[in-house]
Amino acid sequence: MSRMRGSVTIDDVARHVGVAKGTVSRVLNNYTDISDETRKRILKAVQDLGYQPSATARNLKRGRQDTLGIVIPVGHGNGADPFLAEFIDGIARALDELGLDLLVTTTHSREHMLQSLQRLIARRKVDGFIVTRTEVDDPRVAYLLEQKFPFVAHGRTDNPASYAWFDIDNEKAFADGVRHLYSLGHERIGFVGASLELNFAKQRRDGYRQGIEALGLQHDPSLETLQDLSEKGGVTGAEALLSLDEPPTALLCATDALAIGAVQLCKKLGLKAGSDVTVVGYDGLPVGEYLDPPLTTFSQSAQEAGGHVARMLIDVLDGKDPTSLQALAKADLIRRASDGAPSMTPAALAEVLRDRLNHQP
Amino acid sequence: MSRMRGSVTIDDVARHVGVAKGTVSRVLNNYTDISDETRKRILKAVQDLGYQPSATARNLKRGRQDTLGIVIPVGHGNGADPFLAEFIDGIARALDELGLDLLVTTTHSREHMLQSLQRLIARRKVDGFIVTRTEVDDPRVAYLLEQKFPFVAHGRTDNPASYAWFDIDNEKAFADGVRHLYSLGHERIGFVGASLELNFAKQRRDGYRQGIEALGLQHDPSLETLQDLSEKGGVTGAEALLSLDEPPTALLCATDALAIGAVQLCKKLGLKAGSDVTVVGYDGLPVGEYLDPPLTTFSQSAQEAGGHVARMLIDVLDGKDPTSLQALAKADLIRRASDGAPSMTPAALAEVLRDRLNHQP
DNA sequence: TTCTTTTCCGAAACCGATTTTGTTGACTTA
DNA sequence: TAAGTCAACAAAATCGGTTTCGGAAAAGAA
Repeated sequence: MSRMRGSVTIDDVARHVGVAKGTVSRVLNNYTDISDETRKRILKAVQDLGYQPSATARNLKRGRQDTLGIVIPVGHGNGADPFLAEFIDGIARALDELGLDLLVTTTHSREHMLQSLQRLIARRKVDGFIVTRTEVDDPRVAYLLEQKFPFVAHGRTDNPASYAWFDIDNEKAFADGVRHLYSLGHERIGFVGASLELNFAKQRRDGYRQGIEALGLQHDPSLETLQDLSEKGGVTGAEALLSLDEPPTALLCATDALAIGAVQLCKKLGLKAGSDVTVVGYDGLPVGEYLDPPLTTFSQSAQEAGGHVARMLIDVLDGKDPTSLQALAKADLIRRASDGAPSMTPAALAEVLRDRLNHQP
Repeated sequence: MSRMRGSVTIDDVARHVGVAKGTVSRVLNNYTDISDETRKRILKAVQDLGYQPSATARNLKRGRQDTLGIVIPVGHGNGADPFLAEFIDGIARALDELGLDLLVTTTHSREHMLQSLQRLIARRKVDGFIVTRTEVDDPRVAYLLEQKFPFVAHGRTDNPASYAWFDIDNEKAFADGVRHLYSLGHERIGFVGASLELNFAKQRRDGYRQGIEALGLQHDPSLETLQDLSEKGGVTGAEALLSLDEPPTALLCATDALAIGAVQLCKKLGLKAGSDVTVVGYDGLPVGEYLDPPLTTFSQSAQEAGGHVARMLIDVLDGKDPTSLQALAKADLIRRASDGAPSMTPAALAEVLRDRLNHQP
């Protein structure tokens, strides 16, 4: 592989000025025991030679990398999560201001994810970690905690007391969602969720249930379905719920991707989303605005979340107590056009669907 | 900030076994001049102590970082490009197999982008660079070339002879696109593009023109419009073209985001995309499948592209001649439902639009 | 048996910074 | 004027590896 650039080292600068390299280093690190005259000469030489200290050498001595790591999970072939793209942008922006960098790894399985994490830590390529998509019982969190390696989680786990995290109040969002749909006139409200291993999926499901209970509605387990986190999953989930004897008139979906699939199925069945069936997503994807109908969704700024998490991690690295760094943000409902008062009762909807479902593959 | 983990060093291993640390290093790097017996003892100690070499220390001596860099441009507030998310995934996967890592930086302006690049190079945090979204006259490419720093460009510049690149044959795709639309019966075909500073935008515009000329159609400059690379830009662009006296019946858009906006505008005007007006995008975004109508688009696998680019860069680092590493891939047209034979002539379309456009903001 | 080779590994140099320790001359202070 | 302080910097140690150099012991050749 390529050799090192023939770049100028601190020794070159020292020789050029005629001082010891330690002196150059002290000037560059703002020590006070250097005469103004020498300082000026060194600074000039640094300018002239275009010297920039090697991060590697500095890191070796300081035992710090000025680099944070993130391992992002990617679904099976269904591409990267658009949420994560913005999230990373938010992190990168925050780090840029501080001169830190971000090391990104992707992974496709749980074991591999843990391996990547371990490798990066063992080889000391990063100072801290950002954990995304926490699971209810997350092996990464367990590992980092055990190793006492600095990290911040985006999303909590089962037992979030002992580390730093930033999370959205998913329960509240979905409880609010249920209330909102109820106030629109919906009484049978379905939930299209995802694997309960993912903590946000569990939280959203729980929030859905809380909302149902708070309204004094009966909780019907058949109104809940868990699917893959993809548009396809949304299609399948919506299909399952709509083919119930007494189908829901509103579908609360755990993510926008699921909601998009749900809307898609409605369309296929000749149902108008927003009146015949209400569909609400979660993520606030920009593209939702251009769907037909524009998707009503919960939004959390992924970019802000990224920035927030990055700053928290830096606080952790600065020695702050991680347990004092725990923040719960709220998601806002963006009403577009896929929600509305139900145009028919569940019974009527079932009637309409009776034929159509059979004609569909 | 946090100190280094109290991790085990090569000295610990050497002391534990009772050999010199150079010996341990040689074992770990598969030198042959070590007796089997010693090798075994050392390997066992490495296991027992859980030793992993520090990447930093190794890098310092070797002058190599085992890290590649990428600077990704993010639009002004309109979030990260979904294409880039998959692209990065492709890169990360390829690198993972080789034990390399990816350093990601985002940036929002041209100057800042160049700065980030310079900083990463000067501080020697990366061995090579991946340049995305090349501009016709790209300052990054110029800088890297001047510094003789290894890199691969995803997309070419004006003068691509002297470096490694991977690009899509945008000209051909758009020329083919024009031919396709013509064969459907369209004779007035509009082009919604973006700033010609972006090379892919220029290539697509050129391809569009080539297609027009090849068919012997008259080239009408008013059928071209350049907009921001966003859905909003698509709306504006489509509006501009459709309000012409003799509007196009088909819109070839430089990206899916533009196409989504164009479809959006058609809908607002009561026009059916796919018959009244044909809209074709480019990017193959998965979400296009779930739009109404599903978007016809050109697709290049972003993930494959990422993998390809990463492997090319590794070849460059291995000393291969960059000029021998230049590859042109082709984009495939994915026909969904936003294209079709025109339902009316441009004149009739203009008639229909006369009123509607006035009623719109 | 003596002289070369090998084989195997210790010792030390080195990568490019930071940080600690030491040294020198000028300046105070008694 | 001798001793103590201080400012300003040189010299050397250090971080944790890799690599070069060289030497002792074992093996082979004469």
